[in-house]
Amino acid sequence: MDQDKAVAALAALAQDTRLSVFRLLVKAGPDGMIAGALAEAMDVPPSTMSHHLAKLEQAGLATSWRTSRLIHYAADYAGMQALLGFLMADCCQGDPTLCAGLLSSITCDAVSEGAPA
Amino acid sequence: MDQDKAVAALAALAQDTRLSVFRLLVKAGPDGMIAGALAEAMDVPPSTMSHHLAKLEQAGLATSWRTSRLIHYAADYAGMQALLGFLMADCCQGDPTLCAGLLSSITCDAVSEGAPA
DNA sequence: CTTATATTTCGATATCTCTCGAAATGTCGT
DNA sequence: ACGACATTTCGAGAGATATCGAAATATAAG
Repeated sequence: MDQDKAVAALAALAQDTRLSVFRLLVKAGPDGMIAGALAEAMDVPPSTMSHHLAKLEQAGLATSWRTSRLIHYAADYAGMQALLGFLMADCCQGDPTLCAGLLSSITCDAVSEGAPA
Repeated sequence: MDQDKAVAALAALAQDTRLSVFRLLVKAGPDGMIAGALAEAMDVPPSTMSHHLAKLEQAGLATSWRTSRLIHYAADYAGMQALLGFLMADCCQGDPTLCAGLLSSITCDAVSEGAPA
């Protein structure tokens, strides 16, 4: 993950519909969701959703595959992991205590009971 | 951190100059850096840098304060923490093993020896 | 092979973003 | 108060992004 890819990934998430789609895909898990169902869930035309899904996929945050006429999209956990790793890579080089504070606040247990403010 | 604020924070980071500035500020630590020094480091005019810094600050990712004629900018760790928490809040509600994989890969030790691909 | 369904690609428009010079604001030294 | 320095605000132009209907592509069913 270099800076250019990080900017692309961040730009892909920096849009209301796409961020909602990505969060939906993360919740949906590895089976993903059908393109048409995503368009309906977000209440946008299929062509608009297609555009957004292409951007997420180009950014490495989603993958797609076809089963007959339907196209599935799923969150790409590796891509998300690479982005988060990139964003957090710097703080540790400075003062590790700052980084430790960041990490301890986002454990699974913590966020599953309510996201931090 | 609601979705609107997350989109704003992601948009603030989804730009080459601003992402570089933010990473520089994270490295710089709590003392931050002077606005002029950031403009020089990024090789952009002061007015352009001011625009970028305002966007980072509005997004809750940087704070500023004045000492005499100089204006300091520092990374806002709480804002970054809130953003990361928001991004990771969903995966735990689904399959916790996916979230665990994400978290384990971004410990301080891991990234300090080289960021994940 | 024709029709229906699911999705993408194309093209055009509206809107937002980035950039930077010029002017305004705030601060200090004299 | 004046001049110099640091930064922001303003205003305008260029470029990127979002949106959506219409047309094109791909797959399946009859």
